[in-house]
Amino acid sequence: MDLKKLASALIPDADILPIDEYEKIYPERERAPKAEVTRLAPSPTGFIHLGNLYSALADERSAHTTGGIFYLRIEDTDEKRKVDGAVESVIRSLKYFGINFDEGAEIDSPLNKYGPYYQRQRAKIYRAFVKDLIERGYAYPCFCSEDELNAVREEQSANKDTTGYYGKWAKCRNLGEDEIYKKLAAGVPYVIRLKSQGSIENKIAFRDAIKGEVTVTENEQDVVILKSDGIPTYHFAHAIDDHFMRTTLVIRGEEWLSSLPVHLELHKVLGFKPPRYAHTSSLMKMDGETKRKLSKRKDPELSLDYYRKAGYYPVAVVKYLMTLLNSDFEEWALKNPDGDYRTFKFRIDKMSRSGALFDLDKLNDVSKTEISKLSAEECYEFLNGWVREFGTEKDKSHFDDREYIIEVLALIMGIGGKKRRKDIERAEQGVRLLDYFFDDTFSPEYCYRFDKNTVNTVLNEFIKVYEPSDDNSAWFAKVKKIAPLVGFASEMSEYKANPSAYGGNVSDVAEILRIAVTGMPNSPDLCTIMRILGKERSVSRLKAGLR
RNA sequence: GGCCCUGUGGUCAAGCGGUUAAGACGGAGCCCUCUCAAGGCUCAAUCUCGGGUUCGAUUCCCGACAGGGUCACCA
Repeated sequence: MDLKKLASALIPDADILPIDEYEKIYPERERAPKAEVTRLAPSPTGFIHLGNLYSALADERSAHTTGGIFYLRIEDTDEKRKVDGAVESVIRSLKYFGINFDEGAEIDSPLNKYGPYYQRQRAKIYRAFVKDLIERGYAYPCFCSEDELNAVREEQSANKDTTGYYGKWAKCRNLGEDEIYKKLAAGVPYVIRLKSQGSIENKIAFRDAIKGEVTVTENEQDVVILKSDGIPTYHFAHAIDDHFMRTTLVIRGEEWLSSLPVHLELHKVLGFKPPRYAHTSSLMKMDGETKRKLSKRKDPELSLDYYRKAGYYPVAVVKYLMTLLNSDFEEWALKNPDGDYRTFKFRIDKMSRSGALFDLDKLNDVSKTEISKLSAEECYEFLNGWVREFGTEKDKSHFDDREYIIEVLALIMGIGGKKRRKDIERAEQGVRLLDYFFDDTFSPEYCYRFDKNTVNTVLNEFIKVYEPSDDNSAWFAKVKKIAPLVGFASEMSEYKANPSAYGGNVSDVAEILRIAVTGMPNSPDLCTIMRILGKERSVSRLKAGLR
């Protein structure tokens, strides 16, 4: 068969370059020996979620801790699943979490020399190589219809045979020349398939950067490399793109491990040296009784926008993910509480080989500690950012008074002091914590545990003696003095020695005051809160608390 | 079902033939304390199961079992 003629008939494009040209257009990158070139290659199918951030972080860290390049390529070969604005959303979401690309789609960079970075725009390149493969007898046209393929698959599963297009099932593999041209003339749609040279009898020992030694079976499937719309499948595009974009380390989810044999064969027939591969175990979550990997479709609550909306501190999310990525990160973070996570020596081969369950408790803890390291100004900026986007109108007007919020934050959170509080996990909580400092959001519940008489005596007596200038010990001394008036113990030790002798103790006195002033039985230091509110507002709240 | 990956407390995990089997989150308790946080101290909790190899297996080998992934003109 005249393969050259066949190739021209199948790929009639006029503007195709000789394949050697591409090696010149996309030369090896100049880089330090250990510098890794990694990429994030999402399909533009909508929002990205925590699992994507997880692997993006692995890519970004691998590149940037080695002085390499991290780029963005868009795998838009499936027209049906495309979602508008998805690319911008990916970039924006990742940027919010501090992950930036050096090069790639929609990235303004002088480094963009390996593009285009949208696969649809690279059709010409793929087609040049498909043509070459046909000429060399490594690829052939397949005219099988979807129905025929389905029928074959059914027969195969009925016979418990391996499903797919291979061996005796590969009907179009040995089509005669006449038949091919007849179908072409008749306009029968066709795809181009790889003419696999492999056999499942052969095992390949493969070294994965995360999994270590992996044994895979050689590919024998005549996989589709060019779809009937003239656009390549993922497998083929991957081989071409990662070769010509000079990716050194392909980090991807372990669901790809099973198609590795295809990719290896593709590299072989194309004459490319395969990149190093790192197959990451995926983030899991509990779904009822069992665990499964995070899914974009099933877990919309795991979208990155969700975390932004919930007000997680972005660095905290990243740090939490880092603890999953490299388990010694946590130890490092403990030793370097103020260290930038970027100075930690991330290594791809330290990644866990099994999939981790996403742990919200842990994320909350990391977030809490991160937020507790903020200065009052930083804390304001963080909360304010959230308020502007997700807060209520009241929140916004409160936050217009920057100085006041900063002052309140500094005092109640003990910022700068030795007793730094750690109770904000998310921006929303922090904002709610400020509610009772503003009259329009002060909504007391007055859930007193004591009788009316006790409550009123406590409040009235305190109103008489309250002085905002009192320091904490003077303030507390006054609280203590009130206790005996309602039959409460003024010293905790006395109360503990004989609880039945008293109706309560100082802390109960404080609780009554606290409920009147903040509306809640629990709050940060009450004396400080009252000082912030000032005499007039404190007293009017104490009065309002009277039953 | 075939193939592949994984298997240490509830969770994330360290461990690389001999350990009292780290640490963190979570849980329990105590202390501190005007409450709540935080902090300090203490406690409970783990090597999936069989066979081998070995003087000795959590660690190496084989098998079972369990969990996960994958079997498209989706990526």
